[in-house]
Amino acid sequence: MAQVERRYTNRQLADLFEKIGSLLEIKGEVIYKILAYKKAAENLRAYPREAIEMLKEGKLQEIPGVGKAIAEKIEELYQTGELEFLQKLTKEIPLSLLELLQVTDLGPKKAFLFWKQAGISNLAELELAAQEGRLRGLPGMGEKSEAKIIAGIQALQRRTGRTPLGKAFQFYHELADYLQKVPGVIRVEPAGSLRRMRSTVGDLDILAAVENSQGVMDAFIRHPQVVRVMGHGEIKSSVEFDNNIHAQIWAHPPQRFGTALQYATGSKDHNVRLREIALKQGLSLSEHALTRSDGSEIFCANEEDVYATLGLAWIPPELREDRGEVQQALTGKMPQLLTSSDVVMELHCHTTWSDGTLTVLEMAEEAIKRGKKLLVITDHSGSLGIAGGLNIEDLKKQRKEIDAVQEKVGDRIRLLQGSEVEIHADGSLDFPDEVLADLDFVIASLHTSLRQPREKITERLLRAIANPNVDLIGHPTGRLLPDREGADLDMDVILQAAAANGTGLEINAHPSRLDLDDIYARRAAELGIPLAVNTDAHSASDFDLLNFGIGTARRGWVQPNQVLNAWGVDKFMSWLARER
DNA sequence: GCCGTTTTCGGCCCGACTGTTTTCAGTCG
Repeated sequence: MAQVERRYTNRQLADLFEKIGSLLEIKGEVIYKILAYKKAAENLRAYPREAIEMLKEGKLQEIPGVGKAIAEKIEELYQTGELEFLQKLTKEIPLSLLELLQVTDLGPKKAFLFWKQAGISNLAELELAAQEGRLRGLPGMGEKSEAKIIAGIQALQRRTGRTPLGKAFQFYHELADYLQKVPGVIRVEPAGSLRRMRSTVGDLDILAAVENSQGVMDAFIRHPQVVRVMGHGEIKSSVEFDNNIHAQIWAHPPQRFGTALQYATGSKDHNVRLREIALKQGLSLSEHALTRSDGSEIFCANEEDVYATLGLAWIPPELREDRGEVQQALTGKMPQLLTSSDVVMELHCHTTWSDGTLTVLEMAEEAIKRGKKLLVITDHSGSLGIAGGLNIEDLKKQRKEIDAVQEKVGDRIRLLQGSEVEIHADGSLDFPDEVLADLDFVIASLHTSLRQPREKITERLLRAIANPNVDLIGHPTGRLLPDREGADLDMDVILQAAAANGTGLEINAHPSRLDLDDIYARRAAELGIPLAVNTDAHSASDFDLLNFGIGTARRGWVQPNQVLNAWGVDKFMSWLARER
């Protein structure tokens, strides 16, 4: 009988260990074992190489948080497709109990209680029991708790999951404008995953510096779009808005703003690291202050002071994920991360020749306005009919127009003719090689047949990467946030090929893409692959999306010298000449 | 269950808020 090739993605493994952690939590296992499983899950999600490949190389335990026991479980899964430990566990605690944990304010203890004492084993049974008033008699439960559970279940049904970064920022700015007007509010800042520029945001975290917290707390819960108040305290409140976004606010006096902002920015794991370091120095770190063992407090008005007091370099928020940044900061030096002012060229945009809204001239003027020194016009190739792609004849006409516009704008900006060329389902490109060779810059992108099996779609992209006329792969995985996953690519192989061929990979800045993501961007940069942060602008306002791409690049520890469009025109042009 | 310039065994962060409590447990971040 042929050996079945079993494949577990890091995400699947992570989901599995996450489940184990939660089941153990309900079971009442010691907290550190639970934390170990959850930490391993999180690290697997953030790991740029496939755990299964690491297993084959005997390097599983190089993955942080993966020790002997978890490594053995991954191996057992790979060998047998099953996990005895999990099977035993689900005989003790039904898997469906995990549904209950999705309800706000309902954790493992209550899930266990409801199951043991009321025979509730899934969400539907919980809802029924709550509606029939059968929960209020249980230990530690009352009418209010019961009502909260009903509200929590209803909120769960409304909930649309994580919010894409772009939408989250837009709404944050609306809230910030509103909060700034509240008397006594000195300063409002984004915190949490929003400030860390994660591609999607769970809850919107906001920090306010205030003289008196009561006013801003009251104003927050009375915002006209609030549909549910989950918490309303002296320094912290949380609400749900009518757009399904959940948000929370903290208020602290200005002299404590540094510790408060540091705390509210997270991530949780980053903060745990910092507190460990504080403890080693005889300090205790909280959102309020650093406290010496004699109880005296060190106030930090600025976040920099928090890190400095701990003997660390200030860590940019985008790096605060406990992915080695604290160890780096202990050396006193952080990498010089990419900033938006570094990106002086835009290598990916669309005009009225395909699905853009501006003419070549209008795009050029927009780019000049934003200080760009070079702009590549990259309209779609013909086969992407939906976007009005260009055929070979169109390309010739477009070249003439671009030349004419170049003459008009003079040396204010350098214009190049490129194309975003479709990669066909068989891996061939939409234009023949001689046409590609005539273009100044070629982006190859996947837009269709994204659900091909892994081997096929990987092979398809490899063909494009190997084509010497291709300079850049656009939004490599094709994912669409928040819900549509990218193609099932073997990223290990893709990155190796890009490195070997010197083909660039794009970090598409559009908030519905942010593709490459931070994990692969970091790996790509480490492998020496040239990256490009592009807005993929279809209109004037799209140029403003650059910051989201910058955020993603920074989360990937990307530095200016690793980014094509931060190189400056001369270096970029000589790279192009060498590549082709 | 993981991990190690204080440890291969004994540690593994800190506080706000809520509801049910007569002093605290559960949940969240």
